[in-house]
Parts: sequence; C-alpha cells; structure tokens
Amino acid sequence: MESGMISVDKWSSGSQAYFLTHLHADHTVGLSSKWRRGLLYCSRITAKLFSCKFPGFDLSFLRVLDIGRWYSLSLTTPSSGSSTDIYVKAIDAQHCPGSVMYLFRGKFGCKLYTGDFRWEKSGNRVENARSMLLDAIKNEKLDVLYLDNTYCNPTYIFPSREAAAKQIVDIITSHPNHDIIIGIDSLGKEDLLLYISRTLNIKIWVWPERLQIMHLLGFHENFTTKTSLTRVRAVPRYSFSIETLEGLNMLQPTIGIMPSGLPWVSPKKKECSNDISGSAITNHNEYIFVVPYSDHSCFSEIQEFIELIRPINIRGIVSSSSCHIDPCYYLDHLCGTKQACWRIQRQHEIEEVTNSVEADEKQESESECIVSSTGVGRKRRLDQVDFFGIPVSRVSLLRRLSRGVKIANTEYISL
DNA sequence: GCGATCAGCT
DNA sequence: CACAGCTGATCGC
Repeated sequence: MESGMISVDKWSSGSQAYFLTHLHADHTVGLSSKWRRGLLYCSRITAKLFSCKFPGFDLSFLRVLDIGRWYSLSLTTPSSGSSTDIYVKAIDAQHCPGSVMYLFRGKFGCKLYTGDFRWEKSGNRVENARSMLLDAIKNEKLDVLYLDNTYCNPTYIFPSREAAAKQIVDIITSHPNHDIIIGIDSLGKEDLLLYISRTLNIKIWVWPERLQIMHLLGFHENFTTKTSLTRVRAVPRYSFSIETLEGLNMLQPTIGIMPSGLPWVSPKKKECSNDISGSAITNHNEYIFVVPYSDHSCFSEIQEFIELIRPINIRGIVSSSSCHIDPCYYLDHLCGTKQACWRIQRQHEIEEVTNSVEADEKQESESECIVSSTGVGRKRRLDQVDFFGIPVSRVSLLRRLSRGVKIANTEYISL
C-alpha cells in the first residue's frame, strides 16, 4: 500500500479511517471519551459496548461494519491527492464479544489484520469464519497477514475452550459443598460462564458493571448480583489472590478457579512439564485451580490458519521481551508467493472453476517472511498498522453486492 | 485538576 | 518470563 490512510487499533496519529478490532484495554490505548480525530469503524457488538468503556464518547464518530459484508471507503491518496477506494470486510475473530479481524483490499493488494483471535479446530463459529475468509480472498493473493502471534511458538499447546470449560465444570461438581470464585476480566470468557450456568443449571454472580455488560450482550437469565442466589461467583481477576481465598475460607469453604491465558508451558519450563497435551490443571495451592482457557490461538491453530490462507508475508502484531527468536520464525516456510499461488490453485480445484486464472506476480520480490521486531520492553506491545494520512475529504460507505469484482453503491451506515 | 504515561502487581 | 488489566505515582498542561 502506498503510505496509508488507515490505522488499526492505533489511535495516536492522523489517519483518514480508524478500525478497532475489540474493546480490550491494550487495543484502545490512546482512545478516550474525547475522541475527535476521525471516524471509527468496529463491529456491531463492539459499538453496543462502547459507551460502557468510554462514557460520553460521541457516538456520531462510530460506524458499524456488519460481519461478512464488504464495505468500501473512498479515501485520499496522500501523495497525489487523488481519490482511491479501499474495501474492507470484518470477520469473527472469536477472541471476545465483538472481536473481529479486518480484511482490506485496494490498490495496495490484500491485507488481513487478525487482531487478537482464536482459531479452534471445529465449531460453528470457526467454520463460518473459515468460509467467509476463503470466500473473501479466494481469487487473490493475501499480500500481508498481520498476525496475533501471542502464542506463535510450538511449545504453546493447550486445549480448546470447550474442553477447558468441561474441566472447570468437573472441578465445580467435585466440590459440591464449596463456594466457587472464578477470575475474569471486564470483557471475555462469557461463553465459559454460560456453559457453567447451563450445565449446572445455576446462576452466576457477577459485579454490577459486569451484569450491565451481560445484559447488553443479551444474557439476561444466567447472571445475578444477588450473592444469596448462587455459590458460583465471577470476580475481577485483579481481586483474585491467595490472600483473598484464604480470607474467604475463614468464612466458608471456597475454591478459586483461574481460567488463565498465561503460558502454562513456557519455552524455558517445557522440560518440567509431564503433560504433552498441555491440558493439565495446575493446582497452585489448596484453594486455587488454574485451567488453560485461552482466548488466543495455540501454535497448531496459528499454523492451521496460515496454511489455510497462505499469505505472502507475515507480520506479528505482538512483540514481547521473552521472544528471543521471533515466533514467526517457525512459520516462515509457510509464506511466499508460491505458497499463495498454491492456495489459489487449490481453491479453484475445489470449486471446479473452469476459467483460467493469471496469478498476479507483480509482488514476486516480497517472497521472504517479514516479521515484527522483538521488543525490549517489559510489557506486551502491539505493533499496530499505522498508515499516516491526511484528513479525510470524503468517506462514503458502499456495499459490495455481487461476488465478483464489481462494487455497487449502497446507503451510508450510521448508528 | 485532568489526562497521558509508566512502573508494579497479579 | 509470559496474559490482560487494574492501581497508583509522576509528568505536563
């Protein structure tokens, strides 16, 4: 892309259009209720939750992108000042409520920004997302994949969230006379709590702000703020400690369950693990159970994702001090023009398309896998896409009506 | 006093 | 060490 006009999960500099993948705090640094910089595109669920996170935010800056639909933005090319169309589609990222990845197409080619995502092997949602993704890129190379590389290392092995949820229910049912507290964040893990609630036919206590989120998400029956109605409580993760559990146990037998995104099998400690599936429940002390429930993809899921879409380049969007070797190192062999063409060819065979295809080889030179630099800071950092641009002259939204290349006009979308 | 940023903690 | 996110200190306005 020519030096761009779009920012994804980056809010500090001037762009013509801003895209938000999801509402977790590390993706909204720089975003505030006083936002005035430009239009902000997000999913419908994210828009619904927006005022909880940013009270007083001027909602006229929000634009909803429905999942699976092509939209067109007419932006200005900074260098020439001429108008150029950019097409974008949001696809379910299965990370937390409202989370999406963004697929961009334009003169710059085809680029996918995953945001944080989980790509489990099976399930309705992943199958839906898979067909959406393949349908969107089937006839083109994917030039750049901006990848959630949080666990992009073969040592990161953990079970599906469904399997982890079953482990958690087993822990609860094996402690029939205990109170249960589960550590969660302000957004995410709703599917886990719903699974517990439905399987055990009990309500789950949440704090008042969290109940509001649950209601906005449409979950009215399974949650309560009345302590007396249930022995299972979901509490803010930062309030969850050994001291808390010890204090609670002076009043009532209580266990804590931490559905944790921590790297249970870290590279340095792998030799200490005797559980090859990565599904072990860690019993930190007599009160606390840590269960490997992750909203990020494990390594094999990342690998499967890359083999599915066969990008020419990969850039990690997460860098951290622990990555002495960039994790994308492990996936280098899955990148490149030949692989991209192979995907296109396979897709055509599958669909029995008779038309011949001339693969675009203009970007042949970019055959090596480009990866993000490893950070030196202590904190996890996002290497966001930041295409510096000039103020927007005109941003119109059009909807793609046909499955072909033609893009047709449609209505403006406003909240 | 407010917002942005960062260190520290879990 | 690492996640994601809160708290509190500090800095600039």
